[in-house]
Amino acid sequence: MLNRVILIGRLTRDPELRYTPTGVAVTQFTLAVDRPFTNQNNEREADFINIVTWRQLAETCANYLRKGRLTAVEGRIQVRNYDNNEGRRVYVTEVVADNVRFLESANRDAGGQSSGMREEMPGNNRYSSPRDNHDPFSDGKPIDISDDDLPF
Amino acid sequence: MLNRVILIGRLTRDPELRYTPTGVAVTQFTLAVDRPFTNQNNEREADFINIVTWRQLAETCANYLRKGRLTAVEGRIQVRNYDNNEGRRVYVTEVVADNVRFLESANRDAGGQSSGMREEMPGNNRYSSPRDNHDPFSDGKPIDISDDDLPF
Amino acid sequence: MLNRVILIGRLTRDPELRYTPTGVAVTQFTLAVDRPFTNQNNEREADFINIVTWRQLAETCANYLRKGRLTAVEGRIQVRNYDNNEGRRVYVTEVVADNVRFLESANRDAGGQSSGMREEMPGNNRYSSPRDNHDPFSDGKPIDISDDDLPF
Amino acid sequence: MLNRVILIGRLTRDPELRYTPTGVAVTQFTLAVDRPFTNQNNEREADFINIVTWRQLAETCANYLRKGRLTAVEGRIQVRNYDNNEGRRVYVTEVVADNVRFLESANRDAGGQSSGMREEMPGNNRYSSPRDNHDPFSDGKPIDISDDDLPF
DNA sequence: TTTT
DNA sequence: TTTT
Repeated sequence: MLNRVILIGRLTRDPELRYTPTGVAVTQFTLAVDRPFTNQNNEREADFINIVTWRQLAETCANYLRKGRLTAVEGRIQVRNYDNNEGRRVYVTEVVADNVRFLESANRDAGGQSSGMREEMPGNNRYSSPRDNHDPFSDGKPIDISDDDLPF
Repeated sequence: MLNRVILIGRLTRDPELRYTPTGVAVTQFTLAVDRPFTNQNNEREADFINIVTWRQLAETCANYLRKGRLTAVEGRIQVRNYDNNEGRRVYVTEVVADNVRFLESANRDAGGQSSGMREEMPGNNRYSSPRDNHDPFSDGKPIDISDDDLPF
Repeated sequence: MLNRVILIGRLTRDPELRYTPTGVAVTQFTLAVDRPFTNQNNEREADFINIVTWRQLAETCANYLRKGRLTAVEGRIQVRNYDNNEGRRVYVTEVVADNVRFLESANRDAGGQSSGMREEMPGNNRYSSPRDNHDPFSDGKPIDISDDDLPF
Repeated sequence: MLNRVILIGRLTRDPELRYTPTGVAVTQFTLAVDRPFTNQNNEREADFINIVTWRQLAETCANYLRKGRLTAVEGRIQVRNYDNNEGRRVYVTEVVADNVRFLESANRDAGGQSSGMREEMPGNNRYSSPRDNHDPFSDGKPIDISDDDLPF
């Protein structure tokens, strides 16, 4: 009924942009988020949280986010499951982001202010599909995200 | 650096209370949270999100929550990993709750107001360990949560 | 850059539905939200937080919410200011809601599940203006919310 | 019953540290938070949101925050009221922060990681009062925050 | 498999 | 001006 997540952390690697068979942009990345307290050995640990973004927001994230950048993410927790190649059901938890704020701009000083992007909601028609000018399989790898996973 | 989750959903089953070897209470349950939009077949789906609570809050949740109850949970996302019995690394994502609100009381009308509980932060000493009067293995199953998982 | 509020509380009175001069629906209500701790006299206090909703969500809130109902609100903090009739600048803080969940349904048992509503974002065109069949001043009072306050 | 706010914005001025009569530290500052959409004249506006922090967190904020710094704040909305010198009841809305993240460190590159601070909860006793070595009225102005406003 |  |  209500499902809201807000995270601030750093990208563990560059974001990966893919396209579903029908040409919808999907970008995935992982955020390292420091835990608030140290563990028994007095070490600081982090949670590595997978983020998914769709459509326009996916393109913007792919364009502007890079490994190591401090980033704020707003979205909802989603639990997908699929059967892997050994016939075992695998559960994947990720955050579907609808708002991403770039807290560090390219030149490494803190910009943020103008670089944020918000996912549009259903019913809008401002999205122009990149269907024609992209090959979803151009990288030679099948993608594990399908149109069934489209959040709206 | 910042990791905040707020959920409202219903328990998929009764909560399970266990104790770590040193006697710390842990309660786990799953919240079914309806997705905001329907899927391609126009069906409403839900995410099943695992919740963990510790200490006093764990005991209160075990006492007052039941399968089907509408419940609000506030906490942080945590990603644990362990190697399973086939030597494969398994990742578990769950929400460590520090605030739980009971939106429906026992008699099925909406109470909520007085039943909420907030996790205490480190540094307090109001926690009296139930070490002596509980058998952590009384149900015959080893628990998969250890003292290493203690959040603070 | 990021502004997110989540509240659970009870309506202090029935919601008030108005229309701006151009016929946009606005509903206002106040949520009583208990403070997490008691005050020095060991009394429990509440914050009385003003909520504003617009368009379709405003109509739904006016239809389904009533005084005393337990309600979840998601939105952003907004600070408006205007000069009152004594030429003094007055600051009004309110929460502009884009998601409202009805945690208690009409018949006083907890429903919630199906009654929630989410504000549409800009660019959609599903909103049909009630301009023609409503008199914004039918209640004889001028409204203190104008089209300038439209959030998107 | 639940009251959670998360903001990212920039300080409009340096934070102000005061002490209550009993010597409890209070720091106040204002966060400018850009609205997600532009207004009718296509201008970007901001909300100016007042933040209050207490005790250890107040001291840390006073030490490390400065005008213009990008800052994340987590807390709850509080509505205070008092009668002003004309016998009029004035309502003040502010965010009582329990977690503040410094997204820009002093030397203007993005640090954040080590500078955050979390408010301790009641029951702890790690707070050492600065009662003796500070004059709460040293700036010649009475403070409008009293011990009655202590959140826990 | 992980970021500063 | 406030809710259970």
